[in-house]
Amino acid sequence: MNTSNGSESDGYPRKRARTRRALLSAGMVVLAEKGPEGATVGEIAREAHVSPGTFYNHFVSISDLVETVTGELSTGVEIGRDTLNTIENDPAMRVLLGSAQLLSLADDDPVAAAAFVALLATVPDFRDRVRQLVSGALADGISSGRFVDYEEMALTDAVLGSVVQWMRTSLTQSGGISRSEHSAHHRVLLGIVGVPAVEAAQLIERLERVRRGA
Amino acid sequence: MNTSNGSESDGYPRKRARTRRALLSAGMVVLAEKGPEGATVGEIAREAHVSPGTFYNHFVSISDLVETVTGELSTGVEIGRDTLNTIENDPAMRVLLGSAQLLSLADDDPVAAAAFVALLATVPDFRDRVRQLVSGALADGISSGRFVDYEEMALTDAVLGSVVQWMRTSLTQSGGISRSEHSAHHRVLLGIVGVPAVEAAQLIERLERVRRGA
Amino acid sequence: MNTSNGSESDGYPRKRARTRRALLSAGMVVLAEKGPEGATVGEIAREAHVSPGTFYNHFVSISDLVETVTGELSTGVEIGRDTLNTIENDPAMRVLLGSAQLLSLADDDPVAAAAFVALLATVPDFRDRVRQLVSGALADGISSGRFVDYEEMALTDAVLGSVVQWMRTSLTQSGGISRSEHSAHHRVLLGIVGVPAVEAAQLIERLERVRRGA
Amino acid sequence: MNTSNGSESDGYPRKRARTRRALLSAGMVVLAEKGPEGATVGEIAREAHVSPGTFYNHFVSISDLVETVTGELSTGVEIGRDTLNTIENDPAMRVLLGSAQLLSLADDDPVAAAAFVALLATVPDFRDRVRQLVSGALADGISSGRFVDYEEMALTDAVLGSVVQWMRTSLTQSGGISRSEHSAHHRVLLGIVGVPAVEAAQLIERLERVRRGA
DNA sequence: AATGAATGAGAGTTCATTCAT
DNA sequence: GATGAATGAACTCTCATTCAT
Repeated sequence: MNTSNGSESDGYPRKRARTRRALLSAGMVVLAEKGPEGATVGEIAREAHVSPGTFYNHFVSISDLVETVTGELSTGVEIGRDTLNTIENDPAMRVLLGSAQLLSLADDDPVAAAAFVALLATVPDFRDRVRQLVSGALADGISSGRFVDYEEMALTDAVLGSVVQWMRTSLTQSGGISRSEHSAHHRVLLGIVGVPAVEAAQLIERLERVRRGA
Repeated sequence: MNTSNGSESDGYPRKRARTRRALLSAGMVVLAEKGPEGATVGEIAREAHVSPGTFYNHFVSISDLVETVTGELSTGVEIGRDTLNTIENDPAMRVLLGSAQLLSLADDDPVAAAAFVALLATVPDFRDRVRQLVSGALADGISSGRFVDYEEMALTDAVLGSVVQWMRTSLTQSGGISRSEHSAHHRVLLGIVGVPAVEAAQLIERLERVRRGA
Repeated sequence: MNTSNGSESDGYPRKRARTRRALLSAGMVVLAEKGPEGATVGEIAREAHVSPGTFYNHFVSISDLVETVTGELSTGVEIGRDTLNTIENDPAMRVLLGSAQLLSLADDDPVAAAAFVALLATVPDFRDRVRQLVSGALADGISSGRFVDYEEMALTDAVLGSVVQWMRTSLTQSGGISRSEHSAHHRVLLGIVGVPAVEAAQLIERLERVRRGA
Repeated sequence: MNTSNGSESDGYPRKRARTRRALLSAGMVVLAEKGPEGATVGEIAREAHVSPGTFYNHFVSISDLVETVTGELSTGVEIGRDTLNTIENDPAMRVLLGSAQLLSLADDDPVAAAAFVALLATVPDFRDRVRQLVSGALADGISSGRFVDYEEMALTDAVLGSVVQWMRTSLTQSGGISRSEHSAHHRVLLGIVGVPAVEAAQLIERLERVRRGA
């Protein structure tokens, strides 16, 4: 709250940071609807209420912006994963919570979620990074025998593909998607990794309780 | 003007058709690597060994070309579905064969397959159409009790997402993917719809036999 | 006069060539007044009565245009040198005629001449090339004893610098410069290489006669 | 605010002056390599270790900076001329010493020398001013009969062109140019104005002695 | 039907310049 | 006085599109 830290040759770092944030979220909006190829500096600048030249005070090119955005999205997901790993031991529950996290994103910040799916389909580096993450999350479920003994690669694609495709559908649905509809997706998802239906129902119920708690 | 009487020397129509085909397959190549936003008329024309102006003798714009390409891809898939429906009654086997068909495309015509996944992620109309198709294919598996009783929408996304994501991985793998690796995917896929593992193995074995026969 | 040469897939090479010429001479105009750093594609295009995009159908960049222009100017000067070498043996007369040639350029095509001096001062490669040419022209005058025995390098700079500086002055003089004023320069120039005044006067007189003849 | 009484701690004026000097010499550096058209405020500021905004606390535009720089260069040369005029009577020796001065600049402060030649070729006002100066220096050599009786204008261009072209060559030569090579130039230069070779040698020898003395 | 030269709108990018701090 | 973030005009360059041949 203290807006003066005693450094006098401070410049205006705060203003600069604000502009940068504005550009990043404008970038998300535009990337969400146009994808990285269709995005233009002019449109991003307009969306950020900033002049085109200003864009270049913060990013060297659209690719730079895209890298920053994918970096933030990756980091966000990785942080989610880390949190999950500390609070939850059951690999199945981890998968469930991970999926739930992404779906919450779709519900709460549709723009970010739309950017997420658009970039995932379009930026190979980003896809690889996210895929890696999913793969890691599944690995010990497989090795511990908690999941069916599928090939890790095939299972990774099934889980990732299912969640992302569901996000897409969910984002397309005008007015979003209800909690119970997400449950349908979650039942399928737990089925993919091999959790029996009744247990899946229990886990999903646990998820709902956690939610109501939080 | 055309005074010819038959099929052999009937003036331009054949040349025109040939040029059109050249543009369409050049379009696929370019769409496969650049996506619809990154594709340019110039590059498509160059790839087709044709001048830019010629492009406009056949398509009114790139979107027109894209529509045509997605139309052809859709039609291709729909024909596959129809064939399947006439020769195969088991919904599970239909799903398996449908997936196998798409993976064959990835193996045999990587360019078309890459265009397919790129457009699927990018052209909403195309995605909807393909999703519709998958949905229909799953519907009677669900209603007949052959599959687990999931929500159709959730199951559709899981199946579609899994297959497409696997295609992507498969296309990325330099040198392609071996038959047995595809089997890993197929095991997972049949698991999704609820076919027990041993039965899944039998269906996959049947698929292999069909293949060797064909 | 025959505008059809029987080749049917000819395109419009003539129109293209005309446009290219227009761009080159527009380029000279602009380079003459703004120099290579100050020249803009837009202005060159406007001067050529052509749209900006057309510029890029013929040159990849302004540097490309500059290289072409300096190339043409170099070639022009080299052709002049070659002609001189075949028709004139006396090194002193060659120097005189060479200088006279450049000054004629200033009189007859001030734009080209202005571009010449502007580029000479600005484009190192071009300067080197022209300097090389002057150097060669002086070499045998020195070795044959026709000129004073100066260092070739020092003499080259004196001759080149004198002529170019005189061109500049001459171009600046609104309304150009009279023949007799050029003679003043020529007397100095011949003095530089060591031709005695009376002989210089004779050579200059010979130059005038040649001129009246031609 | 400024309560100080003297020269030691009188607030900003000195800092301001220092910044101005920094900008001027940064300007020379940039003008030397890019010329007035290629120079940018940003680069000059960076070279001066100052922010772009600061530039405008001292100059209203780049042209303003250029004018100041050419002004300083002119003044420098004029001061040299004045000094020369007080210590040396012989017009020939004056020309020799003037040329020597410029060549020392090329040897000792190549940046300033490079800026000098770049601006001379590019800024008409500056060229006129310097030309004027040379012209004046030659005038009484001509009228007194010390030099050959050439037209003043033609002689001016020859002398100016020779010296400047030699400076250019000298600056281009990596590692600079030796004293004896400068002598070659000086022999030519004295030849231009009509000093006989033996006398030229003596003058040049005198120049060397002065130098060793200084 | 095919060509490819020309077009001009629009995108990316730079940079002189202003101004709040 | 110095700063540097923001600005927007101007520039380079691309590319969809047209049209004479």
